[in-house]
Amino acid sequence: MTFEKAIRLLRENGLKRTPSRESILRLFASDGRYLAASDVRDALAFEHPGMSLDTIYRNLSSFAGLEILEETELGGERKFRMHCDRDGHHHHFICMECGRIQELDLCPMDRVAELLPGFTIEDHKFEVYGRCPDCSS
Amino acid sequence: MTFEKAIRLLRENGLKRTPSRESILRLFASDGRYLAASDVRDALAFEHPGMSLDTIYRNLSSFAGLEILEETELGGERKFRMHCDRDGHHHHFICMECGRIQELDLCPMDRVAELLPGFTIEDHKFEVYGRCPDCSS
DNA sequence: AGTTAAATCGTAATCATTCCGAATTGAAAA
DNA sequence: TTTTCAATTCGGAATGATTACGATTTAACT
Repeated sequence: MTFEKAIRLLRENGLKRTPSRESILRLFASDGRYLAASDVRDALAFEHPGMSLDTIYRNLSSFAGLEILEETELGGERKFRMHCDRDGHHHHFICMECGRIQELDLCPMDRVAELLPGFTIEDHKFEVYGRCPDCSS
Repeated sequence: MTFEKAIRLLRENGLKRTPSRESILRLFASDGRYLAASDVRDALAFEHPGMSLDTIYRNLSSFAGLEILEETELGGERKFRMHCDRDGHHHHFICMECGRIQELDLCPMDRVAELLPGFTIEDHKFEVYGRCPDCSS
């Protein structure tokens, strides 16, 4: 997902192009890690001081709804990152030291359905945590 | 994990046997679902009115540390349930309607290590969400 | 029974998130 | 370009979950 594609998605869905949204999207386009609302506020403190947390949370939720951002819960915080470009469902390794993301071409769900006859599967979460090679010193 | 085994683990680790802890452990022994701190307070409102939330949170954390309880994060809340008895690492299906848990004899981690050479894997999370047969009407 | 460290209570503080009314603004229409 | 209006933002207050803390109580040991 690029900044331009995100802007296009905004327009296609009738959302206005505002300076706040541009700043937030540019930030996520330049940082592949998962960011919390407070991270966004801090990162934009110079470029856009005083951006309301309401504005940040509202836009993060909107962007996640449009699948511009992906969302997860880490350490009791909602975190967001730019949605992956490549198609095909997959999952992520997350470095707990530097936040680096490594895509995992693997999803266990294909084998799960047959283990749960009669169940309705609506969602799943699979994440691997640890240290990337650079942080494994 | 049974109530008796949990009490034994408390003693073996130098933790006192108190009425609060007994009430909390008995609750988890009788309810296989994931419960939040507020659920514990409500469930024990009659048997133990006025139990401090500090007491509940502190004990839930202690029990999780002793692996008496397992912990997860659902809907922005820390939730706990009695640790599974059966040995062998596994994961869970969680019914979003009634909270029923179904064990999944499946873990994707065996195939993950080879996809992440040089990475240090420290933890992972795999959960499946949906509706159990009774709630799939 | 006496001692002591652990546990509990009640309340206040903290942190993330959401809500709300007033003011501003992007973008479509005139 | 100006007008218009709903969408957006702001700032601060409200909420909800969790943690911190001093004072008091208590389980388990001698």
